[in-house]
Amino acid sequence: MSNFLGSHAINMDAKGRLAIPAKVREILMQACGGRIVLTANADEERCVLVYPEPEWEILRVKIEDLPNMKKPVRRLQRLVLGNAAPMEMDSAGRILVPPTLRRHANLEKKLMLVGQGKKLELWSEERWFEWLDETSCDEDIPPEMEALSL
Amino acid sequence: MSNFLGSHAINMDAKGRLAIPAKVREILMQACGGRIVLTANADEERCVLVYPEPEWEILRVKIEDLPNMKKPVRRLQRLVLGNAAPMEMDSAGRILVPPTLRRHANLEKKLMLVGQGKKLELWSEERWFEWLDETSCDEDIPPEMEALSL
DNA sequence: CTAGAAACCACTTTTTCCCACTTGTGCACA
DNA sequence: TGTGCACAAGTGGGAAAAAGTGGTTTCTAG
Repeated sequence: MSNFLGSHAINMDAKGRLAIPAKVREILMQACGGRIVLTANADEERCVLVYPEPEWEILRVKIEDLPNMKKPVRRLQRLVLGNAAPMEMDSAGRILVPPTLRRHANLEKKLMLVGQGKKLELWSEERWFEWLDETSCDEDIPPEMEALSL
Repeated sequence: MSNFLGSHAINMDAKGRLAIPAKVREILMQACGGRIVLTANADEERCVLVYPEPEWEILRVKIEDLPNMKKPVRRLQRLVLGNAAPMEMDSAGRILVPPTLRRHANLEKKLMLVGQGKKLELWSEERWFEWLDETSCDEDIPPEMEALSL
């Protein structure tokens, strides 16, 4: 199964195209033949999520099936389904990021592509470093995390 | 089965016509031969719902059959059944949005068409972004949603 | 008879695909 | 260990095709 690790600095050109780094591209090709899905994340640190299609399908079904009489569920559905975009790489291994997602994550020229195991995250470089510097953990640590030992 | 994803910025012209984006049009053609139904939604965020006819039929029957001694049910029926409008696309792939629905969702020139799996939502662009930017995620998160891992 | 909607047609803009150039990296050989 | 060569990766632009837009005319219903 696919396993994305590490981060890469990449550039988006004026047309919104971005070249997937060759190493990541390889993993994507064998995970899903290059068929990927981009979407928005739903938490307050805005970035774009990049899923291999099979992984996305699992998630999609779960989200579609949530009963949506409650507001937070509708919000999640509108963000995640409403921003999802199936993508294929062009002959040069590039993908085109839709304007809505560029807006969501504030993507301009300089980006960071961050491996997260089953998926990748795509950040505005500026925001990524901001986030790294700011982040701290004053919130309650959930029990399943407390049990970890790094 | 139809599976609408992603959002598209579209314009309504002075006559109330709006061009369905080509990709969405394709999905609609194969889902229902272009026969769609527009109607109002019933929650507080007002938008127009766009269903392929077969999907609409399933929903219509469910809503018609609800026992309607309670006020919220009557409200739902009046809004959803009372605003439903069957539509066909013209030769250029455009539809005409009825004035009542334009009013319901405050549709003027700039709109967003948002994929939501089995259906599409049509928003005033202004309202869509307003709603997205509302950070209020502090409402009760239902347990089935809490268990998700994006 | 009038107003609004539908069909049609022509024009403009956007998107997509492809090709060529530049940059970077790794390897071999001096 | 340094230099250069060769191949792979990344970047940019342009042309063809597709999509979207706007207007005019015809039809239909009130």
